Amino acid sequence: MSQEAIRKVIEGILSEMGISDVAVHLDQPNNPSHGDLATNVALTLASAVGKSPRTIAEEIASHIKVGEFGIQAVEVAGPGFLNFKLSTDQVVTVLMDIIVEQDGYGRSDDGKGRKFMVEFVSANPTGPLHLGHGRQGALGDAIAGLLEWNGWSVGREYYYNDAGAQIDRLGESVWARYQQYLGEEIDLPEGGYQGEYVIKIAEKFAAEYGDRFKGDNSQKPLDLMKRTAIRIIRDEQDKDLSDFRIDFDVYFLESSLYENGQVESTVEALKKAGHVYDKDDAVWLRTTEFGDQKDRVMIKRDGSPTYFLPDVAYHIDKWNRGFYQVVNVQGADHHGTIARVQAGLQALGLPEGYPDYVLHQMVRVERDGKDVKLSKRSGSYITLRELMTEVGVDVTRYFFQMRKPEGHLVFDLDLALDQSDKNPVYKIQYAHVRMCSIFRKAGIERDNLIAENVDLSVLDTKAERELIKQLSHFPELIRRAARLRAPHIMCDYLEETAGAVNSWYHAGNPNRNPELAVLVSDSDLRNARLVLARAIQIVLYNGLSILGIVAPERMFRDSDTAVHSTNR
RNA sequence: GCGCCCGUAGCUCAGCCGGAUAGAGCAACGGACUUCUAAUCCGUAGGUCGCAGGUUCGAAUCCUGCCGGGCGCGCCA
Repeated sequence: MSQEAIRKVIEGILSEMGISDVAVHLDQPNNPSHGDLATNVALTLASAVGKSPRTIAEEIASHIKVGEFGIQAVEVAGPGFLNFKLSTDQVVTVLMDIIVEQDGYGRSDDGKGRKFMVEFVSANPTGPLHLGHGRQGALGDAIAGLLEWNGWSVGREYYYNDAGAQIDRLGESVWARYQQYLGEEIDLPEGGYQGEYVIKIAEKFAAEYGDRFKGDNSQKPLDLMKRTAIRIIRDEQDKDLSDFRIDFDVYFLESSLYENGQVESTVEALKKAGHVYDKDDAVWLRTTEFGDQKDRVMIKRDGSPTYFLPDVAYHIDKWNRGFYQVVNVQGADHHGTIARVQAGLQALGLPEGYPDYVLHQMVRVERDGKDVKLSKRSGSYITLRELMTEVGVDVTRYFFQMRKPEGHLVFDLDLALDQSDKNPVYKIQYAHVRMCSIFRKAGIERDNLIAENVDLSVLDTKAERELIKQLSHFPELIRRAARLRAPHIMCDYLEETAGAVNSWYHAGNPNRNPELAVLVSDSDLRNARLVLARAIQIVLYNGLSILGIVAPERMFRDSDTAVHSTNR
């Protein structure tokens, strides 16, 4: 790339000026009038050198040889920026890269194949998945995709909290519903689960076991109902997730940590590490030594562990499996647990800050500007299943991804159901479809398109030049989005790119400006624009695939249902 | 009270590894187009970047303090 070469040139000039060891930072200005590349070295050097920024910039500029490294012009602007304009020849070279690399364009090897775990969703099997889980699923899957594109070997993992008090409460709820079903006057337990799915589970249980456990409040039916409920709910959650196009590599059961003694051995290890003490008949861990706000109970008065103990055991297990990089995606309401889990792990010698977390805020659904809340399915919250059935998987995923995780999300149902370009998902998909349709119309197999022998320098309209530069930003963008664990950066990029693409496409409407159409009669121009169209298609395809969203070949309007045909 | 997050255009939000006139979408307003590549296109207007200090040649961006909103502060997860 010429960028690296130009950086070296500037560094060379600086050292001739007696200034060395300066990191020259070149960036690509958003404002086209600031050229194709710009640097602020002169400003950063001014006070150290004792000259005005503009003087330094002028001096550097005077040593730049126009014509080399694709530099077409250099100028000093504003307070002392150096702006470079590159030749069209130079700018269009990226198109060759894109066409050659195809679905590899944008990948990096930063991770060098090392292991990276993304743990997400991790819902308790106590009820249907809600929108928080949906947001988590969409975010986690996209973060995993971003990391994969940066060369990490990513494991997607789901932790089922299938042990503990919440699950006991579920069993008791089913038990109560079962008794009610058999005509007994029994109330739901305190803190029990209200949703109608609990009734369904009780009915299924009754269908299988009849009235054998009527009035029987011994441990045996309770355990049986608990296991049955977990099985049914897990099946349903798994179905929801696979329909949401999320596949996990590992489903990790909390109960397995008890069964194979890892909880026990973690207790022993913590005791051995010397950060454990007894107080009020409970066993405490001195998490304050590692920055927590107060010490935490790890074994309750009744002898059972608090949730955070298996959590620590689980993360030890992750570490021992070679996942030295872990990011957990969870709701912000759990943020209070982070310090204590990390503290527990540090007590056992794991590094500070392990694991990393992405916390997301809650989702609010609006229709006509008003909150939508009710769901009879779950008893209170809207389920993921309900939302994705109504608006489609692509739209649901995108909407969950398009805002930064730490912000609240307003899910606008009216916009989600709109099938025009107003809806960012469709806007991006249409842009992709339009590129595909050009090749259909031209009768060209786009996968076979090659850019050799095509004179790309004819792509010199302002719109084309900016579009090409936009495509060239893609690899760096993936890096940035992965580093910040921020899928919304990709969403913004794709929407912006799609806007430029649609505008470029529409400008060539044969009714107005046939000379701007891709399929113009001038064959040199046509061939070059086909290369651009193909490059656009590749970038949109790659971007969407990272987000787990379909890049359709063609789209149809179906007026009867809101669910888009490409989601099937 | 303590901790974390958020506060940018009428609305929903980017930008926040400090930089050159603060961006996008929707809504609003004004044009264009009449099926051609149109489940349109082009353009206009709209902001004390919550407030007040500080650091800096330069602050939406960094620091401090307030104000407003969310979440957490269980021997629940």
